[in-house]
Amino acid sequence: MLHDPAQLDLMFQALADPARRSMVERLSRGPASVSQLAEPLAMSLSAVVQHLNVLEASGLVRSEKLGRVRTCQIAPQALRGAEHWINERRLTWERRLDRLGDFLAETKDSEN
Amino acid sequence: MLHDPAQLDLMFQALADPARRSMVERLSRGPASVSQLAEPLAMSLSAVVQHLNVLEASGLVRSEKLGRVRTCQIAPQALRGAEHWINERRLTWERRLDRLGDFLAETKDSEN
DNA sequence: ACAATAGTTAAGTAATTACTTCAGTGTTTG
DNA sequence: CAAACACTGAAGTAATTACTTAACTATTGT
Repeated sequence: MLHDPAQLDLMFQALADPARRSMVERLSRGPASVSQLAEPLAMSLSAVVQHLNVLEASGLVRSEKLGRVRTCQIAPQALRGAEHWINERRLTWERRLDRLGDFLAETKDSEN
Repeated sequence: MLHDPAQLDLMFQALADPARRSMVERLSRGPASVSQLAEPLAMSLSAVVQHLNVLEASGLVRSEKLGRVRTCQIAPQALRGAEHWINERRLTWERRLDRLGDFLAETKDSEN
């Protein structure tokens, strides 16, 4: 499920906006209300709610409403999806570079 | 430089498209020409070139033209930017959860 | 009860995105 | 030299994005 391309689309897309990253950054320090998320951002509350919807749709954030305040938190396992995709790519190319290094070393050996 | 928000925007945005991720995936297995990148994708060569431009602008891929073929490679250090941002967030929230765990443990201790 | 607070929803708009087709530019190959 | 190849760039279009304002719904404090 973490590898569903559509899920990765939503996640990377969600992270591709500075306002949304700022919200995730704030939430990684602890839960916050919508207004608290909005406070450092130079935009209307409405816009923040829309960013929040994007974050929730991506699975990066979840929230719950109690009384009139909605409290938001990050969903740790979601970020792992993005992290994992990046790690896989890095491993693939690092293994390739290792093999290339081996090949070059062998080539050099056989020069002697 | 890896923390420039605009750079992160470009990187995450670049990764937020399945065609572009497929290209990065292909390139993590080794260099490829534009046509080779295009081959598995159900779109015009022109569209692929446009995706390639996005990837180059993001710093994830670089390329060089020799004769009539352009050869593309991933730029390993760029992906680290995205990886690093994600790691920082995870560390922040994991530390917080640790402190929370400590607090709960202490609270439980003081119950005795 | 009334006002202030916290958020939600809808509608509108300007900018950006992800394509398309078509008309090129150089580069090899026969 | 001519045809095939590997792109490249411009222009157009439909869909999506990131906002805005304004009107509205609950909840809480006085």
